[in-house]
Amino acid sequence: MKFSTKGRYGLKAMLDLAVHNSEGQVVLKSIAERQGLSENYLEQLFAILKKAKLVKSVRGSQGGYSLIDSPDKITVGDILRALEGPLVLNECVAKSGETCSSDYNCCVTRGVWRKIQEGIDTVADSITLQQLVEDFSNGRSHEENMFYI
Amino acid sequence: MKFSTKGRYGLKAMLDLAVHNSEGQVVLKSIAERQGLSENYLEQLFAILKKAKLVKSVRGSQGGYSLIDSPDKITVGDILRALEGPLVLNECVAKSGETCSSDYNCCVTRGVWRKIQEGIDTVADSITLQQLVEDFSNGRSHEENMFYI
DNA sequence: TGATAACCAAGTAATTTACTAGGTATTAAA
DNA sequence: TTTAATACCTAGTAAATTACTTGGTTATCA
Repeated sequence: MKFSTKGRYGLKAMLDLAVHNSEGQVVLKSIAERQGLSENYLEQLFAILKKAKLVKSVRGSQGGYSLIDSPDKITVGDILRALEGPLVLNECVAKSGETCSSDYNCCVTRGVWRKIQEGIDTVADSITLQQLVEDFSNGRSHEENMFYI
Repeated sequence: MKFSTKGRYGLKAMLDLAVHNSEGQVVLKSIAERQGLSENYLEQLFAILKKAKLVKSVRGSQGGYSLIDSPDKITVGDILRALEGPLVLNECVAKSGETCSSDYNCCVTRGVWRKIQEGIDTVADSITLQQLVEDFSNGRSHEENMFYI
C-alpha cells in the first residue's frame, strides 16, 4: 500500500509551484531541476493537474504554469485524488462476475475500504498547500530548494 | 493508490476464517473455494499472517488454520499492516542520496505522508474482525458464503 | 523569425504483482 | 504401518503497472 511517484512527485512539484507562485509563471524545467525530476514526466503530471483544474498554463515564450487558485484553497487531497485516483476497489463484484447492485446485504468488506478511503480523504483534505509553504518557510533554510521525498 | 490483492484477499480470507472459527481448524482449500481464490496463493498470504501472529496452524491430516486470538482482538489494521506493510515512503532521502537525520528542518512533504498513514491506521485499527462477522451475520443470508471484494 | 515553452502520442525498460508448479514434512486415521 | 490430508517451502513466470524516454507539434513573445 503506497503512493506512486505520480502522487509523490506531483505533491513535491505543486509545493514547489506554490513556493514560487508569486513570481508569476513557473516553467516546468525549473521545477524539474530543483526537485530532481524528469521534465517530460512532469509534463504528464501537469497535464493531469491542469485537467483537474489545479493549475493553469501559458504557452510559448515567457510562459509556464501557475496555481489556478491561492495555495490555501488547494488541498493535498485535491492533488492526490487528481494524480492517484480514489482508493477504489469498492466495485462490488459478485461471484459470477456480475456487478452487485445491492447497497446493503452484500460486500461486508466493502465498508472497510470505504471507511479507509474516507479516513484518507479527511486527513488529506485538511492540509492545504499554504500550510506546507509555511512549514517550508519556517522549518528550513532556503539555501536548498529541494523538498525531500 | 490502492490495496493489492494481498490486502484484499487476505482480509476476505481472515473474515472467512473468523466466520468459521468456532468450527475448529479451517483448511485453506475450503477458504479458497468459498472465496474463489487460488489455494497456493492463499498459502503465501497465510505464511505472512502466521509470521505476524494473527493465525496459527496445525499440520497434517485434520489440520488447518485458526485465528490466534478472538475476533474482537484482531483488527483490520493488524491484517493490512501484516500483508501490505506500512504506507512508508517516509524515508527522508537527501539530494545526494544520503539519508537525512534531522527530524525538523527537512522533509516538508514527509509530514503529509505520516499524517495520512496515521489516518489510515486510526480507521483500520478501529474495525475488528468481530464487527465484520456481525455485519456479515446481520446483513445477508448465509446461502452464499462469499464475501464480495 | 527564432527561441522558448507548453502540449501530445507512442514506445519501452524496469519493476511489481499475482500467481503457478512442483515439490517436502507432518499428522491423524484406517 | 500405510495412506490420505494438509501445512509448508522454493522457484519460476506471465501479466500488469509504473516510470519513464523519444521525438515530435503548436503557441507565444521578443
